[in-house]
Amino acid sequence: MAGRKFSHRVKNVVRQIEVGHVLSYKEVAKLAGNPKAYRAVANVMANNFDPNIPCHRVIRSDGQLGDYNRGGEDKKRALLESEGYTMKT
DNA sequence: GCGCTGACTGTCA
DNA sequence: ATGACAGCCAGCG
Repeated sequence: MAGRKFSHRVKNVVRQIEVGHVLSYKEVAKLAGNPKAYRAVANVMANNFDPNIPCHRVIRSDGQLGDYNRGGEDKKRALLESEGYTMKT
């Protein structure tokens, strides 16, 4: 499947995100090679979560955190703020 | 191989 | 500004 490399690419991109820095799903998708595949990106995180990937650094384009398979938005926000990122609310 | 679902995004009302 | 609808891609049954 073509998504095989895509999912790998997404993971690679997210893994490169530095502390205190966040990327929107669309940004990740774009860096992954498919700016329109933001859906697939979310799917990759949702179904294929990896402990090596800081999925919590991936947020929505609206500035919202979205969901998180590790404890929900609350946990996600806690992690981001702990790393130095504060959302606009 | 076809169809549905999903941690989304963008536009219309 | 908020709510709802439609569109997009990849993965799994």
